[in-house]
Amino acid sequence: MTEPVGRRERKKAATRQNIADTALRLFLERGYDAVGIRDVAAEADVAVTTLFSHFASKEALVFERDEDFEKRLARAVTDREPDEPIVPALRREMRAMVRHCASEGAAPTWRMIDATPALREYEESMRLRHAESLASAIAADLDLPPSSTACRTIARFVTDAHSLAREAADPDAAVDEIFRMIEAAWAVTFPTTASRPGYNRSAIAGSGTGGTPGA
Amino acid sequence: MTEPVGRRERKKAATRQNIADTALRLFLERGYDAVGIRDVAAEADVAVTTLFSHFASKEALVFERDEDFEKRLARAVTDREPDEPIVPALRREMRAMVRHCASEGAAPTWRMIDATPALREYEESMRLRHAESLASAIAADLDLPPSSTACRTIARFVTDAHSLAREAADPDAAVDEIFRMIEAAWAVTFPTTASRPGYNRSAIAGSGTGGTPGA
DNA sequence: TTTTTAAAAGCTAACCGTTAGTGCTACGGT
DNA sequence: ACCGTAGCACTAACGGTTAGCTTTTAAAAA
Repeated sequence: MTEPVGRRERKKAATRQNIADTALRLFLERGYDAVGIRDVAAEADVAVTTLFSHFASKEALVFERDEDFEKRLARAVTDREPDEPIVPALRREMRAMVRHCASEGAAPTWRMIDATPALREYEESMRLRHAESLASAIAADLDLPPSSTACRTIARFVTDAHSLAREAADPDAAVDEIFRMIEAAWAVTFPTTASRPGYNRSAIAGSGTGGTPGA
Repeated sequence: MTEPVGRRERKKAATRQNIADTALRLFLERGYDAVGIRDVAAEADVAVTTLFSHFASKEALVFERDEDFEKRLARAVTDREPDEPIVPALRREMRAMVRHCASEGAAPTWRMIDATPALREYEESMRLRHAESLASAIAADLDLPPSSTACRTIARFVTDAHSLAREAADPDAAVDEIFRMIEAAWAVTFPTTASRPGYNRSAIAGSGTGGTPGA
């Protein structure tokens, strides 16, 4: 986020960028499975171990640019306008994310992801992480324990929307359709959720599942 | 399903069972990551290639017994009582499945799964497959195209329930809670779904997403 | 400046899951 | 009894990933 200051950090960032760019280029040129880690390392002119000191796995190379997806959803909750309900805020963000995947620059990458089982699996496991952090953000906003089943469920539904909408014929319409369902799911579990500033303790915490609310 | 008839098939089934049993025993004894494929093969007294001719991956060894989970959800839809709505039928089945994971015999295995990232990922990708086959079953029942976003969404929510409920403090209550949400999500997209025998074409197919209904 | 320290990058060699290639053996259909 | 083939074994390798250790180089201490 903050620009690297010393020459050392600048070089490190440059190496990382170089590796990611080279990898993505090779993957798109020759196909993900047809390019080995050793190929990427050679083309980027770094050692294999250096590559793995920057990226945890071959798949991670592909998602380098979208790594902050994790925070965007949580931020959509924490940084939203004070009077905006949670679900519409999430819908806005989700629409932007889905649009981005279909955008000029990102589309070829996502086409490759969709065509590569290993990458689909990786994305799926990423989505689980994202759902957890989103669940924490929602729970914090509602003053519920982070492990609350209701919050984790809503978060899971929201991240499902990402993969479902991306695969739909009309992603925008799909986001709307799925979020109508999410809105309904939200409404039965957190009825009459007040706008925001503070304590909509009217939320029922489920049938004792998940955890005890504040009082 | 049908008992193997010839000596050949019996031997093959025995080999497979032997491998699966040995693997699960070693995994539970020493830990999944501490046991290599070559260890399993040696202990089961088969060649590594034989092992992989029966199981597609190391992870698959763990889920051998629960492989038919895939069909159970779809069957819960197709084989339900003619006057039972879809969602309650799915809830019943889900409750049974979650219960089974916590049962005497299966609990240690699932504890190991929860503790092993590789197995969690594998389970996750299995759940995606299950969701797709469930989506097809639902779509068929409603006379909608299999790619219908609404059906895929409901199916995804249902399979989410499995992992969310398993991890909850009170799995039974969690299933109920999550299915209240699913019921609500269903209701907004398939309003006033008649009981069953035939054509509840009142279902809206979303905003043109997914596909065209029968007429 | 010089010295010191430690992060970053490199090299080698291996581990582990998985697969290809090949051949042998024994079951099952004729 | 015979042949076709399914099942299994063996070796060897491939590709992602990691451990161990050395070399470079930026940054901080002297």
